[in-house]
Formats: sequence, structure tokens, C-alpha cells
Amino acid sequence: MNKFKSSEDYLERIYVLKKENKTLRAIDLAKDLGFSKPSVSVALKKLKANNFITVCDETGNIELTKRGLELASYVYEKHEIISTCLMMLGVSATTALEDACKIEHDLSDESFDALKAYYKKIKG
Amino acid sequence: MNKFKSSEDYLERIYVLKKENKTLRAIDLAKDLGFSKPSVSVALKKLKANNFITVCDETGNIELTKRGLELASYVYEKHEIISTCLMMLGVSATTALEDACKIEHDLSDESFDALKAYYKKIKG
DNA sequence: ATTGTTAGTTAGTTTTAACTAACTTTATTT
DNA sequence: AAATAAAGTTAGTTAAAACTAACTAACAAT
Repeated sequence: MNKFKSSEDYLERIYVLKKENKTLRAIDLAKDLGFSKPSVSVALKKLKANNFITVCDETGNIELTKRGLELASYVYEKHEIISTCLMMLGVSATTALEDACKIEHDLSDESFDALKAYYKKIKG
Repeated sequence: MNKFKSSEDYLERIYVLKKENKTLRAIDLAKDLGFSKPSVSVALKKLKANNFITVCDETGNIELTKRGLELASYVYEKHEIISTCLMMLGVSATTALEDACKIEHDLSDESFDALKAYYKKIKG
């Protein structure tokens, strides 16, 4: 199965929030995701250990590493394309985004590439 | 999330195997799924408790209840349509079946209905 | 009749990812 | 200065679903 399902969710959310704001701390993520502080603390520790993020000792500010940015933007792209395809089929935005959030972890690279090619052909 | 993810996998597999064979016992399922006997034993106990299956005391033969058959055939239909759609996009059969196995648990009814409508329009 | 196999169960362990309770360490406020 | 609040961590709990080890019960084979 997917050993980084949860990490991918965190990374994707960090990616989106960092685009919107300059700084991001554990507590901001906890509030955004609706998770407890310890849950986020532990998840971030794992992301640090796997070299996906760095956390500033003084400010607690989270930054994506090169590796983290690569994975996060890949997951984000998956999310975008899956949800857009669902909406093209007539699915409501709310449901499409919810489903994309789950499916993005399940879709193999091969299937994603095929979906992306289809998406590009349609969208132009 | 999906509280019956694992149960759905078992039900779908029971559904398929029952179509192929008359009888099906816990040990047959274990061999088919590559799970240990205790894992299957516990899973079947849960399926029984939720009234999805019955198990014959003497023979150990598993039967789907009405409720079980309904859910199993719904999951199976999801599986078929998702994997067929992926193959239509050019994904290999192996990958399409693997991915469908995971996605079928995450796709909402709304998205599935939309995908099914699309599938029917294409297939005729 | 004793041995061995097959089917199934129970008990206890592992992993992942959430949780609460309780702690420290800063920072702010009165 | 003392009290409070905010941020983060540690320790321990829970839940689902897999696992192994070890058991019972039924059947078959020599």
C-alpha cells in the first residue's frame, strides 16, 4: 500500500498554505486540518526525518525542502487533475474535491499519466 | 473515512468466488487473498456481526445475505466500471485492476454515478 | 489406536495515525 | 514580579487490520 498517505496529505496542505502565506507553523497546520497539536507534531517530525521539510528552531516556521516540494507539487497536480476531471463529468465541486483528496493517494503513476494525457487533450 | 474498506474487499471477493464456485470456506478465502487464517476469521466474524454473510456451522460454507449481496455487487460494479474506464484511457489491465481495487472504496456515490453515466454513453 | 493433517479460533503483537493529558518553554498581560 | 496564554513536546491510549504462535476439533491413514 501507500506508506506515505498521511505524509502526502500534510505535504499537500503545507504546499497550498505556503503559497497563500509567508510563514506556517505547526499550530497553523493543526487549526487548518482540524487535528490536535500532538498529531501534527508527530507528523511533522516524520516529515523532517524523511527530509521533506525543515522547521526553524526559533520561529517554528515550516519550509518544504527540494524533495518535499517535488512530492507536494506532484500530489497537488494529481489533486487538481482528478478533481477537474470529476467536475467535467458533472460532479459537484465539493464532492469532486473530497473524492480527489482520497483518490490521489490510490492512483498509480501509470493511471495518473493516462488521466493527465486525457485531461490535456480535452482542455487543450 | 470509509469504515468498511476492508469489509468491502472481503465482500467483493466472496461475491466473485461464489460466482465461480458453489462453496466457499474461510480457508479458501485466506488462500485466495493471501491472508492468514486468523485475519480472515476475524474479518468474517465482523461480516457476520454486520449481517453481510452467514456461515454454515457444519460445513463452514459462506453465503452472502441479501444485504451482503447488495453491497458486494455494488462494489463489484464500481470495480468493473473504474477499471474499464482506466483501460479506456490506455492503462494496462494489471494496473487498472489494482488501482480500481483501491479507488472503489474512496469514490462517492455521486462521482460513481457520473462515471457510470459517462461509461454508458461511451460503451453504448 | 496413534499419528498427522485440515479448518477454525483465541490471544497477543505490530503498524499507522488519530486522540487526550500533562508537561516545558517562551511570551504577554496585569 | 506573578499569572496567564500560546506553542510545542512527550507519554500513553485507541482503532483497524494485518500478523504469529498456539490451541481445539474433526477427519484420514497407517
